[in-house]
Amino acid sequence: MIQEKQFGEGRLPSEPSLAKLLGVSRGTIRQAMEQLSKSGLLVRKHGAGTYVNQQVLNIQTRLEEVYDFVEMIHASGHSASVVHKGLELGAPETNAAKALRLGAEDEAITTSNVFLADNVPVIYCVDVIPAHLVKHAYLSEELHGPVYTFLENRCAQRVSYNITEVRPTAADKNLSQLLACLAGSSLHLFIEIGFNSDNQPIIFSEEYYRPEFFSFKVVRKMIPSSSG
Amino acid sequence: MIQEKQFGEGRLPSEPSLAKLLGVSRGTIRQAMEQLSKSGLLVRKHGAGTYVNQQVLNIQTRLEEVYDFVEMIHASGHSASVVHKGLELGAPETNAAKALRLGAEDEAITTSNVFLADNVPVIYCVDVIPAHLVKHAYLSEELHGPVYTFLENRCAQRVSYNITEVRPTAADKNLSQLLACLAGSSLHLFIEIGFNSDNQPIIFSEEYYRPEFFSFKVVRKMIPSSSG
DNA sequence: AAGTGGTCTAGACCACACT
DNA sequence: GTGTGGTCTAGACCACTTA
Repeated sequence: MIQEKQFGEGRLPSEPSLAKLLGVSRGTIRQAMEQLSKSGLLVRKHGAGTYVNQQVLNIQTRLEEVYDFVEMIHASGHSASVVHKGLELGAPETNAAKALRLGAEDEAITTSNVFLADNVPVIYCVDVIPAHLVKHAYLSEELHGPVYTFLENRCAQRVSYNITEVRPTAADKNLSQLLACLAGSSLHLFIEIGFNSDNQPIIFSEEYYRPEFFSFKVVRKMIPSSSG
Repeated sequence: MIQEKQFGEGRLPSEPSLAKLLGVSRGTIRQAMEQLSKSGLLVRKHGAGTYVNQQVLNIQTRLEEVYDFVEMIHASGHSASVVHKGLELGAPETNAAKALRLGAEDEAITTSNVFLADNVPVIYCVDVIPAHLVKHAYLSEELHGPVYTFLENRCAQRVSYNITEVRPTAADKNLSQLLACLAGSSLHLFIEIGFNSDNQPIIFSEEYYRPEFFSFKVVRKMIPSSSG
């Protein structure tokens, strides 16, 4: 009903009346509205009512959510493709080893890919997966591209959440070639650790984004009286 | 009880037993646990139990939350101070005007400040406030520093939420002087629009952070089976 | 099979905003 | 004062995991 703009930017019916209208209890209505409120679509005002916030519908890429690279590129109206850049089995980079809690002896698979939008390179991504997680034989082609399916099929692992550090960075010579941009131009660098539902780190990624193509936004709610 | 590590990284008592233990109903317990689960402190497993995730307690600065600059600096163990850089009343910059939905005739207050940690400049911030919001007389000194109190005291406005765009950028000559860093070095740029609870934009900010001093992290939950 | 979290109900009282 | 959202209760059934 909100999507059909039956209320526009205006006020929603009250909780009791919505409950009656939809034939459910007020608790159920509240649960749904709380979810929409947390995502920012609804704004609730104690004593006054609940209002639609069309604002946030315009946000393209929300940082709090994890997207498939290919979907992200499609969503911005481009065709997506992947170019595989390298695959290694051996001692991982120190940052990756630390994040994945690997010892000096442990090995890992390191795979790197470039994602293109309409044949323009826009994301460079390096993924590191601990070798001991791999349970089944696999073809190296399975690591040419998105790796989450590999984790599920060959490691019986599923990423439940990420902790992502967002950093600004500048393209060095290598990155400028990979992403076809000028050396020194600014890039998003996301350093991401993926955890399974047992809180074990199962994948480490470094992702470089060309900022001209992606706009990352966050809805930040105020908690105290803050300054800025 | 979680903070006192009564459960460590382990499993919490079940919902019914916690409810009995604390003398409340199960619904109340669930509501509390849902909040902690959304913030990432708890991980819930259907049919299995609820587990503590000490991981996220280590995150210093969470991007989803809005912090006072001064508090942020204190939290990282430094002493904070502010240097005022400029104050203007007049036509705002085009981006600001657009974000604040101002017409060609409308005026705005533009104030800029540098925040220091142990006397090292670490944040440069430009705030734009529509002039028509100002309801009371004020001293220009009130705009030397955090502006949220100004919004409350002189505009009777309170920011309810922000939409922040995160961008990588490089220091130009001006920024490199303001932040005492090399020209061309990478900086966080946050472009932030603050809204009141009526969804009206009331403040526009551009914030530049020296990335050596701040580490912004986000907990991103998986929704579908995604790729990366 | 037993125990866990996930969902829902029907009712109550409170805090707050409007008029 | 009336109506709104915020909180809480006591109970029920379902879906899932684990042993």
